[in-house]
Amino acid sequence: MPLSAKRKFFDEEEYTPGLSKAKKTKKQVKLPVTDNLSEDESFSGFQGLIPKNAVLNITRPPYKMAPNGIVDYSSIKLKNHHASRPLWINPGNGHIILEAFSPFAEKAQDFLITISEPVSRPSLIHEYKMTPYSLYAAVSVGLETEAIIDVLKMLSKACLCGTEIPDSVIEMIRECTISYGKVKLLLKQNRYFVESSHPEVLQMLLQDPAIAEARINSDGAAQDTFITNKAPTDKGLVIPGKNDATADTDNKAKENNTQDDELLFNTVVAIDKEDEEDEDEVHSFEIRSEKFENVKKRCNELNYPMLEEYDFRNDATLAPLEIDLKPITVIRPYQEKCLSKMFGNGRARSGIIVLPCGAGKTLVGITAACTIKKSCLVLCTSAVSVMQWKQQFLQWSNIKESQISVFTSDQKEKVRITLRLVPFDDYFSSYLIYWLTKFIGQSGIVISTYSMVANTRTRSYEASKMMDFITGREWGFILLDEVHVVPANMFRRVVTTIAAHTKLGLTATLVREDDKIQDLNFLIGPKLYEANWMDLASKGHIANVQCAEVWCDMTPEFYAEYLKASSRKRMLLYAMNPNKLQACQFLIQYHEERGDKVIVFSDNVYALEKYARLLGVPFIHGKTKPPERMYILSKFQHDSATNTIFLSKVGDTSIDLPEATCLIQISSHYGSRRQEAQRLGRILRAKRRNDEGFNAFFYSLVSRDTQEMFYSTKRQQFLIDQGYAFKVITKLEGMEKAPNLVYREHNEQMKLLGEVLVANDNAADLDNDIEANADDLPGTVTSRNFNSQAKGIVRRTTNMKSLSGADHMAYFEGSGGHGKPSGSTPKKKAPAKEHHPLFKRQWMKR
DNA sequence: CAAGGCGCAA
DNA sequence: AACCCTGCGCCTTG
Repeated sequence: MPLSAKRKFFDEEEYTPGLSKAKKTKKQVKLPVTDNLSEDESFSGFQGLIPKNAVLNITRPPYKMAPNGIVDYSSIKLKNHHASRPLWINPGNGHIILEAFSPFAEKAQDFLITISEPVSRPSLIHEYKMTPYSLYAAVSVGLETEAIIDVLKMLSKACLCGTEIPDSVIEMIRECTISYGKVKLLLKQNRYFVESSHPEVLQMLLQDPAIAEARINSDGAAQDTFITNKAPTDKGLVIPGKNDATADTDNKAKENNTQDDELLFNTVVAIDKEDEEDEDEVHSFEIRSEKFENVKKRCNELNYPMLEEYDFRNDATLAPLEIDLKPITVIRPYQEKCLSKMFGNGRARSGIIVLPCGAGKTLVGITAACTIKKSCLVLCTSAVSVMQWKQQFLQWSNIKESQISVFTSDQKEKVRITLRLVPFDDYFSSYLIYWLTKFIGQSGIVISTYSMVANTRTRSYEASKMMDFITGREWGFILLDEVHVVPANMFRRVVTTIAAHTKLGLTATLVREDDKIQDLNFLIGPKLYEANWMDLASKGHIANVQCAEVWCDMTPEFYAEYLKASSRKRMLLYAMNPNKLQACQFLIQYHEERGDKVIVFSDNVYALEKYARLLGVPFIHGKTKPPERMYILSKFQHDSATNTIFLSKVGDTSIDLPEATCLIQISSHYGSRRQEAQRLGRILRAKRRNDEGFNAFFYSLVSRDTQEMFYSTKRQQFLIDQGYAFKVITKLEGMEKAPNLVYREHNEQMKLLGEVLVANDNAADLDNDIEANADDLPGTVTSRNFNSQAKGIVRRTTNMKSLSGADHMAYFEGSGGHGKPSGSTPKKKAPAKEHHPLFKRQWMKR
């Protein structure tokens, strides 16, 4: 059955699945997160944490449910001043609906983002849901059970079942917040303390033999005597880079508030400031530092997960680091908000900050480092971003260059080569040790990659020395860039191998397609802040993007083959659909004429090359050598004749192109929401975003009635949850009349189909690569000849060999000569290579 | 120092 | 509902 039939009703309208789901109320609504977690075995760190009863009962009288599942809520009464109260809590599933158009929406949103997860945030109505984790996070930034309930009551516009909030919701809040955040693991003067403002909780924890055993009772005090201190405050803490002007306008806004506002928001404001806690006391007992992992684990099991905080201002053990923001560096209001969540009580909390691409995550990290002023380790996913972090540290802060060292295989290599010139064999190690000692005595910043630190295989000599250094000392602060990768099997070990007082994770896309994202709660800490992409766009911090999904019919021949093909070949067929090719070409032409700079993304390299060659556009993929990449990228940036480039997965991350204003996807990685969001992120920095009425454009080309439809829907989910609306385009206006479109003729399409069918028969590819390489070797491809050639090509298969470098030949060769579909499979190739992999497999078995 | 192997992520 | 291609980083070798 055609997939498009199922999706018809989304056609040409805003697609907001979150809301449509909410309508389909069922008898019992289990909180989805709860559901996942109880079944998640990998989540051992938090076992028992999830309240067993975190299931909401739905829809008791007086609501009536019609047979079609629609519930009649018309009996609900509205409260006084309901118009100024922006919330409604769905008694069916406990989700919170926010009227985003309400004058108080922004403040209410600040509150909701603290206590709940955004489900969906289109322009006018936002939907949130509370989960055990979101409530854990709320508690960890200082909200208390009753405060959460009170504020919800105030903001809620309706009376439900006689109370303002459904009982089940209140129950859940109570259950989830009663023990969370009550206990803190505190590092102070290099000693570990278990701290709480509730002494009875400490008593309770000490009933546990493992915890009691870890306790240090130095002065022989009685079991129930704790160290008592005043609760910490943020008094005297200055977060650098704060813009005083914004604080002023904030205050003015507060003064202008009517009485109603006060009624609604004084609670929220009070919570944010936390300055009424001065009188409070906290109690603590010390534990043996070597036992702290153990205690942490026990507390998790006892349902009292420990938050980690670092009293960096009173820590004399770690040498201070001389670092500050440059006086001209000013942080934006939302960046300040992130930091106030992190440093809210004058200590540094471990946790995660979520900001869209291009919104200045790096600066948030750097400002945090400038606040803590201790040795700092930064981990990134690639060597390129290692260099970018270094450059940004130098740009925004006054850190001395000698205080930053980068540690990647490349950089380390340079050191070794330089030093090899020196005749002493052991010179390197003595130099390294000299340098490290110097560093230990003082403090500094080290920037490295996850794979370097998480590496389990043999390390080079220098790398192992460097690792000894990194693992052998205490870090005041560890910054985890792209923190969504940390739950990965290998990467997660960095959290335990490195001793850091504070852990801050940064990401734009806190999603994974596996269920490991929740692990970050105990690997790093709770989510401290998450920005609303739409808000930032409307305020001009990031570009305003129009998203569209373009449905391209499969040609009958392609579809017939699609139905027959293996899943592997199917992918190629829907990527190479001639109608999609035409749509792509048409959109490129259209946007180039408008003056846009266009990036076309293709996950599939075969399609990437084919499209790019056909349209005479330069392309970059994994095998493109760095000089070539640089050449193409700078052309795209500076040459007004090069307005389009094709990128493979290489472009998903790290390549920064502020010029790009339009993005077209022709092939993608299954249902990866992260990839979709990250690609969109490529145009969020658009330089022109402040132009009047400026929009950037994001197109997904999808072959109709294929699996792509399903994946596409899945991929968009993250962005939809951020408030983006995908318009479905079934017909591109003016495409019929457009001149010069490729593959108009039936026989051309058939030829393409033939090429696609024989292409990519995996083993053959390898062999073709090798043959092509051999042929081309004498004139090794340089960036120069690569480009001048690629530029002029339009649809000439005959001469491809001379035009392309190296492996680019493979597909044409494989087809048995110049695109002619040949019956004989390309298996004929090089038997010597053919058995190579097999050989290896056998070898390894022994 | 270029190129290839290996392992990992998603 | 699972998927497999692709890219990158680290290390070794010629």
